[in-house]
Amino acid sequence: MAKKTVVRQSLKDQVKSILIDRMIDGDLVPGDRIKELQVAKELGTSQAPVREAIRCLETLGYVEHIPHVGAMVKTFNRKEIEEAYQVREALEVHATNQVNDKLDELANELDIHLEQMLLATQKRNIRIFTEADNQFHRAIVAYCHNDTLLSIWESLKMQLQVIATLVETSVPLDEIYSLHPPIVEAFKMQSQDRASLLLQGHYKILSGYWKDLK
Amino acid sequence: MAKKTVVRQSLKDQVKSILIDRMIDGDLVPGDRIKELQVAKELGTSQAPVREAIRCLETLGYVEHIPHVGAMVKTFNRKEIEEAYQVREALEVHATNQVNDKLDELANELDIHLEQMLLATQKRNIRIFTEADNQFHRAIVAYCHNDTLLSIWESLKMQLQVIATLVETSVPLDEIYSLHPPIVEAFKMQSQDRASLLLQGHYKILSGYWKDLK
DNA sequence: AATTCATATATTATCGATAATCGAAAGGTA
DNA sequence: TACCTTTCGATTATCGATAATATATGAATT
Repeated sequence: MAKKTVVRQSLKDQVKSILIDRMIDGDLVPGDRIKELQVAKELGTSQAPVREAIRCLETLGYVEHIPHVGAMVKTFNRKEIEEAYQVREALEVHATNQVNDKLDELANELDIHLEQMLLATQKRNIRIFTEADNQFHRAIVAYCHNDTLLSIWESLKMQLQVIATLVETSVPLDEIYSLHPPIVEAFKMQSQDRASLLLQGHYKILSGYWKDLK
Repeated sequence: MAKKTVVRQSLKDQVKSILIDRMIDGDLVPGDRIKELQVAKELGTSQAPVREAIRCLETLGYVEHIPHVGAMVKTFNRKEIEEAYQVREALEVHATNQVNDKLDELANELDIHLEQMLLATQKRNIRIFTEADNQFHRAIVAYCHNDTLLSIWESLKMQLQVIATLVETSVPLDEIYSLHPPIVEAFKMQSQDRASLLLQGHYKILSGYWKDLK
């Protein structure tokens, strides 16, 4: 019985959504320029909403903006990606240590994502695997009920998308999968300490794979 | 021999600086409305640059913006402040574990900030104490050479300003000061593990003080 | 050939004005 | 009185046009 409400989205938000969709669809790839007036013309608006949308994407880390020159879809270098991974680890480890109640409930949710990952592994579907992997880790972060922490974690999604895709295309999915069930087990045993250590191990191993690439 | 460069600041940046200064000076306090056209008129610009500046402050977390209504200087509630503190702890602990080389150099820098804190303690100068305290923790974060982590840490400054001021006005400065030297000692002994534990203890104690307040 | 300078072009940054929207106040109805 | 509707003032959101700036191009100079 979801309450339906009329959609009253500002032009800025609409433009933002459209640009994000283009990135997801691959119509806009890292390095592409985004010209304010050109987009405005395409979408039939004026420059202002486009400009604001781009500024929004900038703070989301999706585009890079140089004053008086313009914006382009951001390309992440190796260092930035590694850094983001580090931060993600820090946040998840902290979250793991913070979860106090409802460890079982969390474990149950993790089981669901685990199942998805396994399915994707069997089907060799990287896209689904990545999605399930993300949800797995997100669930851990979400369960410590710290909105600030969660939103910071989510802001790293873009950088992580890159490494996830790279690693998961070059490393057997089942190897990555195998890092996760022990974490769930630890939660089921009410041992956050162990879960936290396993998580750190998970990241150490992933970063090992990552370093072997290029 | 600092390289002088002509100042070519966009209006947006100038407006942003001015608004931030007003917050620092207390001319703008949490809850105050910031009206685009009013500010524009005051500063002799048009609405556009002011609008962009406000949007910038919004992403910095300094102001809150409601569509079609306006912006106001952000007031942080208890939960947000606690959350930010948690994230700060997570980042600092991770940074502590990551610093590998130059532990001595870090320790030396920390000593300098320690000295400032001690001085401020004796003079009962909360402003200087807070500043030194901030620099102490920032140094730890900076030494793991993760720009992403550092910039996220810095983005929490506003929330932390609030709690820092509150705690430090109600808790003897020397008690807070005393939490820090052991951390430096741990670094000097090349023991990041110990430093990391002490840091966690530091935060546990601070949050205890904080909970006692209102 | 390399360097400087001037020009041209593309794009952003800013402007002033108008439209859209919100919240409060006023008025009407049961 | 309580509730709903209308109106109005204040403010943001959007527009179209212009100014400012950066990069590229090419000519002039050494």
